[in-house]
Amino acid sequence: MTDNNKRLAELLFGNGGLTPEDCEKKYPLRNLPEGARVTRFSPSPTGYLHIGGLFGALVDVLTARASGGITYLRIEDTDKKREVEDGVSAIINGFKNFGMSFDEGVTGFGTESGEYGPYTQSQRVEVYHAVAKRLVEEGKAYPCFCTADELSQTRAEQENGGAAITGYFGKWAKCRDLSFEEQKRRIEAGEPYVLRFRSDGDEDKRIFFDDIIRGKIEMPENVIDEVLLKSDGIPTYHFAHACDDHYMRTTHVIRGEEWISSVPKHIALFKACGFRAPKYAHTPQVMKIDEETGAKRKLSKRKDPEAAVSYFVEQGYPKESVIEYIMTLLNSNFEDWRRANPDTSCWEFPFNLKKMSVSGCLFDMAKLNDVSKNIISKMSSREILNNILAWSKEYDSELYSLLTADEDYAVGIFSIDRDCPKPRKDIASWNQVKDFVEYFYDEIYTPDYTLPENISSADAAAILKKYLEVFDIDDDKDTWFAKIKEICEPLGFTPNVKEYKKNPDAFKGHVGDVSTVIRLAITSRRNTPDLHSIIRLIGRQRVLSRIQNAIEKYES
RNA sequence: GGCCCGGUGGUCAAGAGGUUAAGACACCGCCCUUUCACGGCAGUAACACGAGUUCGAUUCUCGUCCGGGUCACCA
Repeated sequence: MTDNNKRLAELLFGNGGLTPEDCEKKYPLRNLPEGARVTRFSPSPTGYLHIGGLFGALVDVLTARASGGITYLRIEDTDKKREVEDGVSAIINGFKNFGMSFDEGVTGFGTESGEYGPYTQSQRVEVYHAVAKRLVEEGKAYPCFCTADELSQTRAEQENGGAAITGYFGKWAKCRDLSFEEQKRRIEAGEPYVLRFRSDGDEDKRIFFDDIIRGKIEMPENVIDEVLLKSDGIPTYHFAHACDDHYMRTTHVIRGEEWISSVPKHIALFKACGFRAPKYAHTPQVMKIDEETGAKRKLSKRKDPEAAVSYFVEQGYPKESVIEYIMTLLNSNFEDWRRANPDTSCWEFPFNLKKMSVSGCLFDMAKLNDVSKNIISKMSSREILNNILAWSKEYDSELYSLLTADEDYAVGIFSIDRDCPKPRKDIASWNQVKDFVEYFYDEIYTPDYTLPENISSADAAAILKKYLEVFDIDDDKDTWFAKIKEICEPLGFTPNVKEYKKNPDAFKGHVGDVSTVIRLAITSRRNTPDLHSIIRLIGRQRVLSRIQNAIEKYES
């Protein structure tokens, strides 16, 4: 440590203040069992939580949990330009919607829990400055007065000159070797400056590191004099990463693969600060097909609103559906595990970082729907109603008031073909239910008597009239269906489907066609759950009048 | 462009120096069935390409191509 370095440090950061030793004491090693992993999810509050964020956070939580460790939530708000007003709340609420929480860290706007805080980077400048000051004292960092214009100019020169590496290093690093006198003069003159890392990297040397997901990665050493502290004294991501993950005692840094290329930088920083580097795991990205170009690309917050987790909430996907779907993306043995443990909480899945796939995956709505249908099919009718109520209260007030007007009736609707060993799998998201239940509510029911092509209006009218003659709301399912079979033959239809298939020309149709006509008259659909249950539910009056209306329609 | 990371059916993916190259979703057909859904059964469909190593390569190596990422006082 030269005197000049010491003087520079004092000039830059003043006397006193926190030292790295203070920080070591303030943030002691965590008292966790051997092998416990400490992970963190550290978003910047720049907008809504998106699917990639949920994906990443899930990996963090699962990794920690499977090892008996902990996960914390840290807010990386070092870029005030991009910060969004309710960013923090958006993130926290986003997680809440999916039943996720963290063991420590930020818990809401202005609140947090845990011993390693503050967990919001803008509140930790003391810590960053303590480390930065030490770096200056040791000659490992220096102030740089270059303006944005100068920087872009050297960049242009580098590019035109065909330089292999662009950036602030070597002969381009004009401020790297300024004399103390000049530094002092310019600082005292109030010139703005950033604090840069004095890299001792060698362009020709390579560094190696182990990525838990990808294995060995080899890269050229970092030679760039990266910015540590911006001109407002706030750290860049790189520097904050080193300080925070060290003092917060993160053992495993799990982040998107877009960070791989900065690992050499980070390793150099950890080393310069005297910190031990954490283990890294770079996760693949969630992609989508770009409509315009048809190419696969990373999901983007800006371009893809459906990437926002709120999209799935609005569509009415149960939170478990989204989580389980992402689980299938994380570890491909999840589905096997799920089949073996149908009723276990997905949080107990023995997640394995190493089993993560390395390549980016497309978000597959069809698969999400399938997962969701399975999950919903396991719910009881009451559970389903409760979920729909909660959803519709927010997103479909008409449906909400219809359902709440008579909840027993509503439960009845959802119990058809459900609450049994082979429940229906038809609903994937709550925004589909209005369509499913439309014919149970006169208020939203719009009759449509369009017949299948093989049935004439005259036949339809005849079927319905005949059905009216035998109709009794009190019939149990078997007698109800027996009656439908009975009316077939007099009308020229056969009650026996097989017989019809053998000899189609001998009949107008079969019992399926007859019940289709009845189904159509009552529900306006060709496909419904068990018709008998529907009839019992909507009641005699409505059945009668709907059939009556249909007859009139067909006869006119 | 430099540097990284990738490339097994349409999608997610297992796999390993020798396999009939799993499974799930989607699609298609059949069965069950009064419709739909469920369930059961079957089917279409893949190792990017070229060299090399090897008795043998989809698996290992190299090159090509393709895709993605990154090269900021953004994270």
